[in-house]
Amino acid sequence: MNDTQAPTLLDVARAAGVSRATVDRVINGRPNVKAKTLQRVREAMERLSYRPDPLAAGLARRARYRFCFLLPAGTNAFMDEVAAQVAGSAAWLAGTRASIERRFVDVFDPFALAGAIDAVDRGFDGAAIVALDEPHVRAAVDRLVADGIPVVTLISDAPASRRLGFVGVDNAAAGRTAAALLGRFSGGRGGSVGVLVGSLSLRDHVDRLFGFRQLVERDYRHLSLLPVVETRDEDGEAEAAVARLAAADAGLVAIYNAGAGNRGAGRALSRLGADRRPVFVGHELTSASAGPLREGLFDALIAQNAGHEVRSAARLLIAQASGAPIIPEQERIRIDVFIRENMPD
Amino acid sequence: MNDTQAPTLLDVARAAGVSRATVDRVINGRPNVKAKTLQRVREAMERLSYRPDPLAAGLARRARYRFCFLLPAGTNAFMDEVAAQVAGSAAWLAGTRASIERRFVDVFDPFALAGAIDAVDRGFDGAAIVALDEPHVRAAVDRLVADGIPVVTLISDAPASRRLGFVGVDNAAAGRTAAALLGRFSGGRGGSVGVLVGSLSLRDHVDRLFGFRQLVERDYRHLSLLPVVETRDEDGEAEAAVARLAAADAGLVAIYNAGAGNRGAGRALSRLGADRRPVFVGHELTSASAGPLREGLFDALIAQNAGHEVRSAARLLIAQASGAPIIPEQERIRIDVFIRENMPD
DNA sequence: GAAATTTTGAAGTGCGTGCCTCAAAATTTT
DNA sequence: AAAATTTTGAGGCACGCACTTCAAAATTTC
Repeated sequence: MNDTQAPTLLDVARAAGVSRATVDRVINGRPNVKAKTLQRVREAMERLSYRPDPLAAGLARRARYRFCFLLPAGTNAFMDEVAAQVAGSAAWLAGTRASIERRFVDVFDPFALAGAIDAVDRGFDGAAIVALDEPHVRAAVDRLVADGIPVVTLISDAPASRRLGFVGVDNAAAGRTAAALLGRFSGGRGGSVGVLVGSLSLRDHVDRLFGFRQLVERDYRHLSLLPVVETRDEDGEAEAAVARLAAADAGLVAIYNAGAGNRGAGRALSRLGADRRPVFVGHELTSASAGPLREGLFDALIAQNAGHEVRSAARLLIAQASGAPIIPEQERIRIDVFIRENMPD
Repeated sequence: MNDTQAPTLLDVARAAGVSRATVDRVINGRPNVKAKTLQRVREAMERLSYRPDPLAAGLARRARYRFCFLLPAGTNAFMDEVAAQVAGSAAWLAGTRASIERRFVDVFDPFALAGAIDAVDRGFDGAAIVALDEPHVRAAVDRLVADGIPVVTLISDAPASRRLGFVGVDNAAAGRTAAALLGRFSGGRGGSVGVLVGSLSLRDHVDRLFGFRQLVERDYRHLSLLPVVETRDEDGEAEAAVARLAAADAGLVAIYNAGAGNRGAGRALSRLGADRRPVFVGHELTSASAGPLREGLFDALIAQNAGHEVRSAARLLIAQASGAPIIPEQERIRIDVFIRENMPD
């Protein structure tokens, strides 16, 4: 604790030879200030290097923000992590006088999602939505925005909508990253590569696939991609698919899972002898994928930090609602790469 | 903006049938409250799910915190980034009524660093120090702590000191990560590996080297490590070292730079034909290393996020000074892996 | 130069808490 | 039962700013 007093609004007023009211007018851009006075006040602020106290300002403004987060219901380990992060951010948000209400939706169903978006009360100050790139969803987002509620899309985007922004990674780049690691890890051996996705109607999976294909076809021509298998992000189907790939194809060198279901994939891999095990690259570091990575069943995971994403979404909404500034660099979500050696405990 | 009023301290007082003063006594753990009353107040707080308003509390407490960050002087690109992040965190810190004063020291010189630590005014509320694992430095840190100023070490630790904590990565793990990528990227080819460090008296470089060696010797026995070259983290020396390695050794398959000087290393690599270019793994994503990575001269970078580290150090100091809680998960610094495909723009 | 308009000052209230004082009430000790 | 001690209440000031009101002063317009 320290007592080097920072200058207050009153100090500025005195220094500029005006009243508190006038300084207030300048600071908050209210009308009726002569250009000359404005100048004087600005100079005084500059000279004293005055910074309005955010605490006092927030208190006086008695602003409270309520946000609604629409998250996918279901058993996806990554989405569970996102939901947990939302819940866990309550303490942090309290410091900014904001709060989040979570709602769970079947995000695979465009109509259900659109309905849920329409059902967001107009009393909220903003919404974050794990979206779908689909006309009904886009329209619902636009309706929400039209009603004055800013929306950010989270993890999965709806690009053509009027959302304020998208918080998530560039999935094509994530797919390329997966391809580069998979290609280099398989060490020049030619052969076939199995490819799994949750669904070909999920925009993020398709984007990853696109990036993956692009790089494999450019840099790793000795690898041939097998037909894509859709697992509906379910462990059972992923497990069966991996087992089938390993059994059917003697020339299998690697598997890329662009979707979820890593727990199942891990199980299937664990039943293969170490010598017959293909290189495996998947997405997201979760309770389902950490074990296999640690045991060497998985070779790499391309991940995104759910906590960062949730906080970033909240910051964007707060900034929009309060006029606060944002630091773009801090809001860019990075594509994380995890191998066994750099896993967090 | 929303007006669903959160319960205030006064609401709690009314609900518990006591006065504000008593609720205050409970909240701030002051003495002279009967067990029974304490119970009643706690229940009321629970029932209303009361949360003290951090804004108002901060205001009333009129706490201000001043921290001193001791950073390495010099031309290291990563450290420049750290310094820039410290400067750039001013806006964020203002919201917590904290401020940081930066001081630059020749961190390679234990005596200069120890002197600078001793010279930190006792008026500060905490200090973050890019330390050296060296007796004089350790002693100086302990003196500072003994005078009541909490210290966190940043990026480079002084493990045996009484510092409050260390904010940085596990450099041995970072070295292992480098080894795993370098090993797999070189694709089973046997040969020699050049190893560069800034100095063998820098703890973090030595730790990286340790982890690197460990994994190479365990998993990549076909690679033989050449004698370590010390570059003093200077571009010129790094450039010369890389050029020498490439010229001298026809069997060179890879180079690992555990230190700085990436700009120089990049220059040397760019002069080699694409076919003669070794796999190159280095540390930190900076203005010096981003170019070579993008152009394919570097194969991977093991990095740490300077912004996260600076903010984390500040959060730890604030928490210590104010008794605020910390989220350990958020303070763990991750080992980032960058290849060309997942570079941020 | 008078009237209309704009600019400014003085002062107050409220935000939710920390922290202080003083006296009254309750409880414990003698 | 009296005295000593602990517990509680009531109230107020402070924190730094947002926002308001009203009248006085300055400036512009006619």
